[in-house]
Amino acid sequence: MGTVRAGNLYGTLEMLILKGMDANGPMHGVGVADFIGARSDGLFRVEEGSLYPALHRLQAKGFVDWEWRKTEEGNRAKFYEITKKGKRSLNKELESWVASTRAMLSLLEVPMEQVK
Amino acid sequence: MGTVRAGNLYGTLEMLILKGMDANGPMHGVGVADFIGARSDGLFRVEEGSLYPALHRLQAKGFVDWEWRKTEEGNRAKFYEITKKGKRSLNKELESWVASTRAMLSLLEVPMEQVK
DNA sequence: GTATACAACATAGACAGTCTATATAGACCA
DNA sequence: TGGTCTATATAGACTGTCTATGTTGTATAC
Repeated sequence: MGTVRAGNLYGTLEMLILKGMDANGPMHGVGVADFIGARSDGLFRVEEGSLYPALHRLQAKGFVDWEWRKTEEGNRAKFYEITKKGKRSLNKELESWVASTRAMLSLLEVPMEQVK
Repeated sequence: MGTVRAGNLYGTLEMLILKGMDANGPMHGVGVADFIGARSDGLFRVEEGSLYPALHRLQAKGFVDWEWRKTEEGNRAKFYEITKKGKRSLNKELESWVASTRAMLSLLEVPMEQVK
């Protein structure tokens, strides 16, 4: 799998994408990927081969809508927006990610200072 | 993959196994799985089809040693022990997991109270 | 207006790690 | 001897990521 490396995206990519759209409003694919990269100081790099399949999955599940628009630079792009269903899913995923992270922290005996 | 569900183990199983052995000393496979399950209040269930391949990978990488012994109940079992190399790997994995979790928390804007 | 460059979208195929399902071997017991 | 239990084992399915490559539309330079 190349690697599920440094920034372990596995299983969290859809949540990160939805979060980006929820936080920023309509964005195109490359914009979301850049957002995730920038906000993680380059730790999470979303490759195109992961990004587009994920966007298509989200659309198939009705978690995002999209339409063609132009970027500021004048390129056509699919601008995605999170739906109400998508927001509900995001909240659920967030909740379960937090629960699982809490369990991990306790199991691994990671002191809170290290994570703050 | 059934699902990479509730307790997202993907990419963290080897770390959890090493942690179990590091915390408890020599354990057999089922013992490690039970430990992980119990310490996460049942959130992380390690299936046999994931457990044994993971143990074999860890052994191939020299992160664990093992020998046949008997359990208290009198069943023969492979008792695994983490090696020095395994401990170094565990520490590295822990560090990178914490870094990636920290980035996630910030990106997802999860307030610290929710995770404590 | 044609060629060039670039941005954004797209997909095929490889690959790894998990899961489900099934199988095997040894220990104990009736 | 057969039955049950524990622990180990593996084949095959499935999913999500990655690498590598390709396509399309827009703007720009000439």
